[in-house]
Amino acid sequence: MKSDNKLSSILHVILHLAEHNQAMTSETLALYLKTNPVVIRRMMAGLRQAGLVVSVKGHGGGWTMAKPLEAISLQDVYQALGAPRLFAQGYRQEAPQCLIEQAVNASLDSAFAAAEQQLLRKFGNVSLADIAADFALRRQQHLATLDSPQQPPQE
Amino acid sequence: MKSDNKLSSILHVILHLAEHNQAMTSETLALYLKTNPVVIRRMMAGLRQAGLVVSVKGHGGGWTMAKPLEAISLQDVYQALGAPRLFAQGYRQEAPQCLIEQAVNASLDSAFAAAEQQLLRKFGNVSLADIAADFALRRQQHLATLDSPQQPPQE
DNA sequence: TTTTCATGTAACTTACATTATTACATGATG
DNA sequence: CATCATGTAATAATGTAAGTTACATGAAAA
Repeated sequence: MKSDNKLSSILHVILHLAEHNQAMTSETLALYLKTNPVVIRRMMAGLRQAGLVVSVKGHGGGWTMAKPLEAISLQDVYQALGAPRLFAQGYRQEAPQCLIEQAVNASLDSAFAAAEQQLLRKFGNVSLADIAADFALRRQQHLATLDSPQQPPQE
Repeated sequence: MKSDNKLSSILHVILHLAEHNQAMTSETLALYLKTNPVVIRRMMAGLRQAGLVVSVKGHGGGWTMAKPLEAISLQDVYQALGAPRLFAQGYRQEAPQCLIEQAVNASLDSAFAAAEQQLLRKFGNVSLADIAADFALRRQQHLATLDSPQQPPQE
């Protein structure tokens, strides 16, 4: 199973964008993911439609955040991406005739549905500002480590 | 994202096996999934190592259950398959240098880890006998529908 | 003891989804 | 009007899982 990295990738990108505080081009943003600008545009298209970011064409154009980070939850970003598949496990047939297969699917369904609910609830409770705050903390710790070289770096 | 159907498939197969009450060949089992016998053997190999099923070579050989359905949980089957990926979303880099990406991954990690815990707990609480019981119920309802044709079939 | 049947696996091929790239249209700025 | 940037369709490249083939191993039947 190859994993889908869109959610993690786009979060990475827009937090850099927010940090930067001015318009950034797809090309610049693509550097963070070591990918092609078109890939950035494709992912950002959903966020633009959802009103999370704004794009401007032409000279001096690029992407900017449309809202403060406090006002954007992981849920918002996830939905803006088009709510990509969360689970890697699926069914061979969606609507099987076989009653055994129906019973199997029903059982798995209930387990996955509950997990999905919990996951989305959690996504709703985390804002981009929370992640940015965690980043700020990590940066502080990182700088502190650099300032006291007599202390061995943590593993 | 293409989904992995191993869990659903193997559950389907071994419930048929349990229902049948005698050894079944990979070839016969493959018919249920409309697939190749080798695919069955590959998936069953894990279950055999985990002691859930037994295989016998040669004439009259094939697969049989090694334990009663009551003694096998979804967890057991999931682990026997090699604990395949549950979530479709992953990270672009596992151990990124970028502190923003670290913060993003940490946030997603905590959400997914909680969901995974819940999912596995639920898997542990469902036995194959539970699914078989659900199947029995469905069969009863199905037969009842056939017996009373004046009643329109449910959608 | 030889043939047949079945599993056990490795190696290879095919199918397919995702990502990456190319190409070109649209629109804004200098 | 040249340049820069997004918007998007079309195509190519890539990677993974599923499917297939081939052959070894072992057990039962003839």
